Amino acid sequence: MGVVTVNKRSQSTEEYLEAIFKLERTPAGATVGRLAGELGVAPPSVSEMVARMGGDGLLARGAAGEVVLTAEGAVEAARLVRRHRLSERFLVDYLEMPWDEVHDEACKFEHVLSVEVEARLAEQLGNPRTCPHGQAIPDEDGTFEEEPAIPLADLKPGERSTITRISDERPDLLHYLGTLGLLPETSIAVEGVAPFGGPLLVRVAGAQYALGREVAGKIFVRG
Amino acid sequence: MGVVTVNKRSQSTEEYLEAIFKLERTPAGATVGRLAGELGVAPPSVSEMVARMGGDGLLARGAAGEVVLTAEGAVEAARLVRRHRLSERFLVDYLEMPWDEVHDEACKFEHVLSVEVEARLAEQLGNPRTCPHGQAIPDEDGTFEEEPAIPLADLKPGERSTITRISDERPDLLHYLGTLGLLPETSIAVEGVAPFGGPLLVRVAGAQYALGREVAGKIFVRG
DNA sequence: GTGTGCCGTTAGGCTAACCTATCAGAGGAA
DNA sequence: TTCCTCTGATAGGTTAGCCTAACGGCACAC
Repeated sequence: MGVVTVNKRSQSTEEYLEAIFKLERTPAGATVGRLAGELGVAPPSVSEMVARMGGDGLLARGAAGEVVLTAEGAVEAARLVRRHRLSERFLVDYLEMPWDEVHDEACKFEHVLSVEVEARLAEQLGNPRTCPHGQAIPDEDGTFEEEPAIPLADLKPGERSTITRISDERPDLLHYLGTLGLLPETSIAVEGVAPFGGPLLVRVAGAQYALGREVAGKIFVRG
Repeated sequence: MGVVTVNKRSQSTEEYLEAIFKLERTPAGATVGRLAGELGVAPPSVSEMVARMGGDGLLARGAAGEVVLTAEGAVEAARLVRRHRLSERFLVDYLEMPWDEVHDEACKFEHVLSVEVEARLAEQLGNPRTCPHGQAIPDEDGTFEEEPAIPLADLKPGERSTITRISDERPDLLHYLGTLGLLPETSIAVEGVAPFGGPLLVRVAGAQYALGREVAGKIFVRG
């Protein structure tokens, strides 16, 4: 038998899960401080919440104090990411919203999609593999396979590749990239790299642009 | 100038607004007790919440203690109903969900639709006038015009009319009506009425059914 | 070794929204 | 008139999630 765990998480819990999932796959990892920054709350709030979620079996603390998701937590987080990215696809493909506005909307949608709605939405959208920004959409069972890619900034002058994803959701940045046509599946060539952290000169669809290093670090291309 | 009131209501507040909106247009009106029943909370919780919402200018208390929405509260409530019913249309028309399952889902959706998403959704759906159960969808400005209708139970034997709406959202009832083909815009004739509160004999698409009085009171037809 | 900072935790409070138990007033029945 | 019932309000308590202020340990500089 066992205890019936209905396991409907609170909205806050779901937001923590997602933030940890995201920070876990950065070189820096997920710490209390970084989570506080990511979620826009004070560090003690994170301490407290992390303790609660640890008790619920969603996460554990690593040797150095980092926050790591348990298998259960990781699956739930991946499903949330799936719902988030499916929502983004829906907002862009069906409602025809601009790609730079959909992240914030999807943040709300992801918490209200039932299993059935999620499944029907995926089917109706043609089971998309990525969100409009090129990020991979996890499977229904929570498996998550990101296409290997390197930052545009790592390309050498003269090299050419194809954009796979933009790993930043800030509307202003996305809007800017959109006006330049720097979308996933776009072919891009690096024509020059200015020294001392200067901009990259890139060519896209015949036009040349100068991109700052920070921006170029957010654009990922096939490696 | 005036104070900028961003006025993003809490989910609870929104649920109270909707419940009051609904109960206000029943003969019994909206009272603390009925609200408690409708919302599934204890009466003191309603007392408390109603006091808070009164302070926010969303509602007032009538002479007999009834709860009445202010103009502001009524507009916000109507917009929520609009979002709820648009969501139901979306779930049925686009996701092809059965009409008896969409109410509960829409209860979650209505709280996360931004003004822009609401507008695009309405347009994409062809600006529907009613939800899948035949209830009118309020305008963007909160005006709400329900088509005049009478309960099926008020028809006399031999009379024929067309179903306009089902004023009940219980999945089991809706499922039952769906299997009989008792959907909005369906032509229906009353062939007999059993005495002493007995069932109505109705004919729909060639078939005859016996409907209890309670069910027949939830089905509204053009009068 | 001894300061100096950085991080995370502890301590103590706050608010929204809920609960149960109890109280008060208004209206109808006897 | 008295009483009983029904309805809503009050009092007091809980929980989740957030806050600020203050504390403690570790690492690194000197």
